[in-house]
Amino acid sequence: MNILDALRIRFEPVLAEWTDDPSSVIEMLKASQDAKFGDYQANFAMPLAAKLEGVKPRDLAVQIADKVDLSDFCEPLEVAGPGFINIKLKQDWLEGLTQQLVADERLGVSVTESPQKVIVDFSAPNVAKPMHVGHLRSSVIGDANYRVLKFLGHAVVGDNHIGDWGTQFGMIIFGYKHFLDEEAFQQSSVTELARLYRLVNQLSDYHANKNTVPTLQNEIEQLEDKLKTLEETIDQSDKKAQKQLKKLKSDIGERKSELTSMQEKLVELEQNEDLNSKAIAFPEIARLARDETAKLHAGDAENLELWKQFLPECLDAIQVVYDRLDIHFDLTLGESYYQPMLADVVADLKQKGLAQESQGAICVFAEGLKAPSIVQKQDGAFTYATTDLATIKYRVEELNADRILYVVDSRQSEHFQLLFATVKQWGFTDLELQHVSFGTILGKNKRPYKTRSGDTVGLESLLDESIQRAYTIVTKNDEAKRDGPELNETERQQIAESVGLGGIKYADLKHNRDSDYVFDWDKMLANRGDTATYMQYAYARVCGIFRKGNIDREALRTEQSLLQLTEESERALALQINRYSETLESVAIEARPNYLTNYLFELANLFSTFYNDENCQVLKAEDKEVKTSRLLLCDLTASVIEHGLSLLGIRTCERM
RNA sequence: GCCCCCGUAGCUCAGUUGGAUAGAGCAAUGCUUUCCUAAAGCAUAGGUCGCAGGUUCGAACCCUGCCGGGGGUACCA
Repeated sequence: MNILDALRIRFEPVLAEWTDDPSSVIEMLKASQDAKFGDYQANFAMPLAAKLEGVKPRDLAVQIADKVDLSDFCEPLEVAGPGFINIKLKQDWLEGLTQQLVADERLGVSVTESPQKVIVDFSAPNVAKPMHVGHLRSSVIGDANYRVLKFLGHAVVGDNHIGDWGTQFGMIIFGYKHFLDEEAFQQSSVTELARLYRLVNQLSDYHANKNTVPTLQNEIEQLEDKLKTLEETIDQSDKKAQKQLKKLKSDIGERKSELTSMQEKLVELEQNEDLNSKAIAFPEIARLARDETAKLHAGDAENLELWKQFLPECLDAIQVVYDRLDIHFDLTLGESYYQPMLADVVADLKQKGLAQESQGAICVFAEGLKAPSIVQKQDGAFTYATTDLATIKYRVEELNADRILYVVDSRQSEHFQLLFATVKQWGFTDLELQHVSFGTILGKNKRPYKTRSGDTVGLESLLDESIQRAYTIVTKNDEAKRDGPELNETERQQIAESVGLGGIKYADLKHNRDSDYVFDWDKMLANRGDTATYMQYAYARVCGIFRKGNIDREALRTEQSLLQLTEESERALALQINRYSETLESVAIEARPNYLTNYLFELANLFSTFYNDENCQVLKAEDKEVKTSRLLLCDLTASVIEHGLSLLGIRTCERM
């Protein structure tokens, strides 16, 4: 049961007396920010009174409180301050409600009454390139949203819109034709393909950089000249000029460091005899690789054959990572899948008068937006906007989608703005489109997270390191136990994996997804604080109680014994348990898993307080009924933690 | 140039869309283990919510301007 909904249902008809649209203010009924104001509070009296002539907010609050009948499950309402209505649940009612949860597999979360077909588009790596840390957020946030929506009863399709038709295949094909190591390919085709990709990429970069260096040097010289003149003529009181000066200096600095790193890379490659000879042999490598891509797209038999051969291998490689992360998709329809539909999309847009030629490209100019969506380039090739449009058409017409979530980097927000506007004009007006955007993972220097040498961090090595670090911590803690270590090697490994992977996922999910966050191993796996470990530990402690007390959880649930909440810490814990449903609904609406991490952290906190409360001993409770009641509370806590974490894709362990 | 996002405690971050005395976690200081896992609990200290105006009963949140940081800016995805 959702207590918040139950309260809102009672208030809404009463509010109709003062407003035409009660639903617009009903959300001002929410959980109290401070327990001393009760369990829930209603704040709508103030804004309602403001709209009515000569009505004092406090008087209105009193009138509302008199009119609404909650006597069956709440204490008499209290009006406080300028017109807050404070609500406290009746003790016996809360006890009964909590009692009901014991036998409820869904932990009080009802299945939605208005199920939607929701497509969650997430992860979407470019295959044939190794997955890196940049793929983490989309995968983890997408997966959590997927699981929550599904649990709430929506028909959810997880779709991995992989990049399987891009320029990287041209590179691989070129590499395969010129640099293949047969023996290595026999042993592990994926590894060899990845090597070929890196090699061709490196060689292309080399020539690109070599060409850029003189231009860059030139640019720096020009900027320095400009700086010189500006410094000579500058008016110290002119703020704008000062700002310009500062900008100029930072521009020069940026370019200089860019130049240095470029030059270092050039030297590095030239010193490698093998690479250097390859670079000399193929000065036009970038163009040649592009040509291979173009041939593939044009339907060249040989390249298409190679692509068909390589793709499954690449998919296997990324599947390994998904298996480790315990992330699964219902569909993996990549860009290539939509290729045959693109021409029709453009034709249809033209026919409906939405697309028009501009500067040689076919564009859709959406109302109110300056930049166009380019659906066909000058050279006739289609763009990702075209693919996205085809994908939406497919999802609506073939999958009957009501709502699509795009779990994609916030840097693409403009693209989605254009895309969504175009889609509306195209006629898909009932479709709910949402860009579930997220920020960047930063290093301690506040720049995007990189290795010490400046390369992107591979996703697999990240997972390895996390598990390794977790293992060290698990071992250390186990050995420090008062009665000596109690875990064997296998258990330690398993726990390290749950803690290590859970730590990475939790750290990612707990932040407001819109903001960037700083990646920090020590905070992520810390034995203290708002981490997955903290909740896993709370769970393990409950399991410890059942183990020590030799209690069969299943049997306990069927006993039908009475649940009572006498101590304050018991009541607070029970109330939090009952709020699981409210939490999940807010996650689903805004696609924000951090509401759930917040909730779980508070739950684990309240449990720890209860656990350490001298008056709340469980196994040693003097009274048998009290003991059983507390055991039920423990059981519920463990169930909610375990379930909540599972919705985040995080596992629990019975011992830690 | 234009557009978007951000600025909250020493550090890392919440703050459910305008509500009551702005919250956590680290780090700091103090206490708690004959007692169900101390990977814990309790307590203390720490703030001009970037700055200045405005809107109103009420602003970290809305509006305007400024300062500082990041990102994006028609043919890469």
